[in-house]
Amino acid sequence: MKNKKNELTKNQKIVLDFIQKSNKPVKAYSILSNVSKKGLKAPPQVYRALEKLIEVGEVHKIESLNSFVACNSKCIEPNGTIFSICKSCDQTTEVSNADLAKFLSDFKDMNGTQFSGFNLELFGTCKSCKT
Amino acid sequence: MKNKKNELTKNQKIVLDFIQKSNKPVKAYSILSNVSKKGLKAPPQVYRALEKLIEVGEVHKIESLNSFVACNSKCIEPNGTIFSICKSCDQTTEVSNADLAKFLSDFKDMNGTQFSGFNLELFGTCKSCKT
DNA sequence: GAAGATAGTGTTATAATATAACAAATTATT
DNA sequence: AATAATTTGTTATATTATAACACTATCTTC
Ligand SMILES: [Zn+2]
Ligand SMILES: [Zn+2]
Ligand SMILES: [Zn+2]
Ligand SMILES: [Zn+2]
Repeated sequence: MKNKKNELTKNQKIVLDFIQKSNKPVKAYSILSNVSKKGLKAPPQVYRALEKLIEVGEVHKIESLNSFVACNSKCIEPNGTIFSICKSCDQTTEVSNADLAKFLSDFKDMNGTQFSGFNLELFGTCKSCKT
Repeated sequence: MKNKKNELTKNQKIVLDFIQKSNKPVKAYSILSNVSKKGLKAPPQVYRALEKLIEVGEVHKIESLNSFVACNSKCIEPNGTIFSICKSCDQTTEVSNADLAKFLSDFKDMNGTQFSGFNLELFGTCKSCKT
């Protein structure tokens, strides 16, 4: 197996690096055009890197924006994500609220069965869009 | 203004009717091919109808599936949606749980500001996929 | 270290999802 | 009837994502 130490590969590092430096969710084709000078020339290279980064938890997909953000390392629940999204500018932050995360993780359906994961997107207006 | 009584137009009714008869989230192009015999021939006709139906609350978009479902009329919170999605077969049901809906509606960010909307997607395995 | 397994890469092409733009038809208001 | 607003039909295109295949690099184990 490659990457015995579970290290990221070159392309994965390039993509992650760009996402981490962005202050907003970034789209796959924006990533592509911004890292093309580093050698990633075609969509599959970006999407493959994204797939792996999401798998290892370094990146999350914001479904309602078709965009990607770096994990802020405050993922409380391993199988759940919570985001606060500005409806006006798309500014997005990962919400780390233990009570909310626990409430969602513990939530059971009407048959009493627990869910294996969740994604919560909270919509509002960010500080700078309010002023 | 057309539709004084806020009635749905012909195309909107056709699209809604098809979504309501489906037992799973349906994709826009699946809607298109299924209602083409009723006169809707191009994507914009479907997407326009969907836009309106979502606006009036008759339809919700399942973001993680790029698919659409009819509202089960149990939307507890007007600005929030909760879905239970089977990871195996995409079977989706709208969750109506007053406690959960209230918890989410009342949730405030660290500045004490309430959000204006939310969408929660809960992932699990449906009954028939378990057996 | 050769042989095979596994994972990542580069590349081209194409699939799937969604919207822009504009002309024509319809309905509501005046 | 004239006007305005809305909906429709249509063509083209933009955006997002994956299939397929040949190739390379690293690891495993023999
Ligand atoms: Zn995270
Ligand atoms: Zn904002
Ligand atoms: Zn609903
Ligand atoms: Zn299922």
